[in-house]
Amino acid sequence: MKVEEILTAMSNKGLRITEQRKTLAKLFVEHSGYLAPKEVYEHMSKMYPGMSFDTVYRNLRVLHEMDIIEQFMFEEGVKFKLHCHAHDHHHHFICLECENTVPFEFCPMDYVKTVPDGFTPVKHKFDIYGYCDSCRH
Amino acid sequence: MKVEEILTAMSNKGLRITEQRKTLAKLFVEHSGYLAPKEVYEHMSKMYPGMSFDTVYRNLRVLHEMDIIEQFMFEEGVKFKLHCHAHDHHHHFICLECENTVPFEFCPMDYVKTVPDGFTPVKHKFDIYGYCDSCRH
DNA sequence: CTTTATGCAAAGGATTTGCAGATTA
DNA sequence: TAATCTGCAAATCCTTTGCATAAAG
Repeated sequence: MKVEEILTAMSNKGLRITEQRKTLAKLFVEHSGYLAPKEVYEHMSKMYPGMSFDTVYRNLRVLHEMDIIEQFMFEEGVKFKLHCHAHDHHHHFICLECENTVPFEFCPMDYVKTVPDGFTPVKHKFDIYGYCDSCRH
Repeated sequence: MKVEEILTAMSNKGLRITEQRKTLAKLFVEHSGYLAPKEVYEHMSKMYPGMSFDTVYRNLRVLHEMDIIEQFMFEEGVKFKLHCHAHDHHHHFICLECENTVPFEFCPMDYVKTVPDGFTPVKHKFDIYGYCDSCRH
């Protein structure tokens, strides 16, 4: 996804394109891993000295509600990344060091044969954590 | 795991066995699902009117550090459940309504054939969410 | 010029910490 | 008795909200 597409989508919803939102969109487009609100804030306040935390939260929520970014719960708290539109259904490799993610299409649900009596599966979570090439020691 | 085992383990570590800790151990042994700190607090304060939140947090941390309970991040926040010692490696069905969990032995890692170039898998997360027999509508 | 976004300050919720008194071993 | 635990109060941290001003369309 490109910065332009994100801004156009926001514009079409009647939202205003501010400098902060441009910077935020650019940040997510250029960063393939997860970002915590604090990391977003730190990045943004470099270019916007008066940047406030609530603007970060507000805009993260806007992007999340528009399905432009997705939310993920880590042990350390919430993080966000650009939503994957690439494949239909997929899962992720996530680097424990740099948190960059690589999608893959294999889905374990294709191999699950039996579920407990009377249990109705609705959704599932499958992620593989490890170290990517550059972060391996 | 039985209440006695938990208390003995705590005792062996030089920790004191208080009424609150007995109640907490019993709660987790008798509840097969996840519990949020607030739920723990509510349960405990029924028997201990003066119960305080910090005691709940302190003891949850103690049990977690001793690997007696495990921590899991839900969208709504942290929750805890008794650590599964039953099988070696396993995953869970988790009911979205009552949050009770059922372990199963199938592991998707047995079926994952290729990982991205240079990626070293370390751990993984796989859970199936849905509705159990009694919570299905 | 009308509407929406921002920054500020303040509020809210969850979790942690310091301390004196209560409780365990 | 000596140690740890508890409840209280206060402190933090993270996130949200209300409001006046600034910026976008």
